[in-house]
Amino acid sequence: MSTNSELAEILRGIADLLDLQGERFKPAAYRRAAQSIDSLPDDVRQMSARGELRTIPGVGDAIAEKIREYLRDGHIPYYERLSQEVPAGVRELMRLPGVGPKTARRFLTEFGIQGPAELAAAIDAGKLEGAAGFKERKIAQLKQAVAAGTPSGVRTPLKDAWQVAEDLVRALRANAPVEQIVVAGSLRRRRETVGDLDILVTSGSAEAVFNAFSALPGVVEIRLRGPTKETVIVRGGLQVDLRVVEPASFGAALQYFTGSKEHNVAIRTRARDLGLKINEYGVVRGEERVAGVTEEEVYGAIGLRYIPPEIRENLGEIELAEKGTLPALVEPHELHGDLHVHLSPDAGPEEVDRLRQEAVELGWSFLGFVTTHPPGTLAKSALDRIEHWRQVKASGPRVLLGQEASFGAAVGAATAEYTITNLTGVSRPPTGAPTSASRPLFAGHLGVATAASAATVEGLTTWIKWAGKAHIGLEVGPRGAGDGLDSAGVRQTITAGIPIHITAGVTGPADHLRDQLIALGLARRGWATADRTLNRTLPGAA
DNA sequence: GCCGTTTTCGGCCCGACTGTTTTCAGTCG
Repeated sequence: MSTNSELAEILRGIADLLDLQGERFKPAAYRRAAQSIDSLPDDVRQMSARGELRTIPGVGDAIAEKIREYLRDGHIPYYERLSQEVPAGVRELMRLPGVGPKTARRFLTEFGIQGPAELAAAIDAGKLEGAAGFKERKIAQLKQAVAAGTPSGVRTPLKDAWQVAEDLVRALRANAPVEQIVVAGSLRRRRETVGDLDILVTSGSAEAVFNAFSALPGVVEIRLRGPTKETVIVRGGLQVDLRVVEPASFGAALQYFTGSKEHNVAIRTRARDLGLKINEYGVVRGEERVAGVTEEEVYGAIGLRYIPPEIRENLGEIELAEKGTLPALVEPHELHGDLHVHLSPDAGPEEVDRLRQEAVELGWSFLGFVTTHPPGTLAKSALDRIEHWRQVKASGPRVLLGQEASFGAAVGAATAEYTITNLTGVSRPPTGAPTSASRPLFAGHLGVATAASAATVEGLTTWIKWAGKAHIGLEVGPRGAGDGLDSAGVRQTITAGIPIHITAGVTGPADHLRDQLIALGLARRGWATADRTLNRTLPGAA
């Protein structure tokens, strides 16, 4: 874990403990600081060294001092003091659905319950019965929550959540009377991981939509259902919120449920300062409704340009939207190909054709298959098929053959048109430029390869410097840090002036070129612009 | 604890849903 995420974790811990003590505003302050630090495109240690801690949104004198304590001593006395006052299990209680700080506190003070196991025992012994606020239904709910175990807080990787969302949207379109339908939330912001799905629809009949939704085969549990909202759990454990809104409110609702929370708080505060009020139904001045149908309208009403969902994190985007100087993020139509397409070793010619056909449908102008070096890992029939398409002067994408060489290895295949460096297993960059005669276009497998170093912000800094010296790009794929840059890494890379390659991450028959859209989302989240993207032109043609 | 083109003090986004209430607290997002 990087210093940034360790520190954010501790600040969140402080927030939980303050919550339990009944503090009103401090918990939110610590959480805001934690969130800022988590999404910081820079290493907090370096920022501290430069005296820039106070420039982090939500970090004031008190929290800055605690950060410095942590960086210097490895611990924060304030956190340790708070921790001693509350048994460790009580924080776990707070994570049970339906249990917040107030209830967890009551468990401790009224019943001496110090953790989930003790809560289960107390329920079985009937100790909660008769206590104010704990009737049959509440106790049953608690019992179920404890039995299900503390939610691990695990978030679903974007690529997996994307698939679930696509399936749900398709099923709803087919089975429910929906008009507009959009997946909002962190998936729309293209976060690397997604906690739950937020689906927004307009419809003539909310009831019919909910009935159809509840009956979908993937739905395993209905958590709650009201007139405008239903929450379910789908197979695999992902929570899905479905909301039905009026068309006149669709833009406002989309804006609101896309978040992030930090972005929305800043937006609403700005609205209030302008004498307006924003909620999920629209923007109103007094009784008069001034916006709500589209997101553009909502942002326009408070004097801002439209802000792309991927960068709504209150990390400077609002100020730029006000000045009209937001960067133009790279768009899908600006990606004309992918240079990092792998075939599995047993892939035959039909697999080459399938991928080429997908590239045709995507309107791409080039498609780069990559062999590992030495190239013996590909079946000859597949190589022959690639060669066939390379020779054909048909319409459709130009098919290329590249090679992927282990870092530092001599590259030899004369037929390869370009080279990618594979960083698997390389823990840190060498000094100096790449040694191979033919310079690689970009470095792939950065995340897997160098999990120990590149996964941390400070580790990535050294890779970015190396890429700059070597004049090569770095890669972002649909799996984020699992295979390449994550969005914070993209932002750091782009800021340093290093180009990126956006790949679909195809390695076998189950993968699709359209997954490049997922990687594109991560790139946009990292403020990537088209002029820093290697997928715009054929290699060598720039 | 943070923050400020109406403030260095006095605010702090806002609504839905649930379960327990006869008017609301707690939780959640």
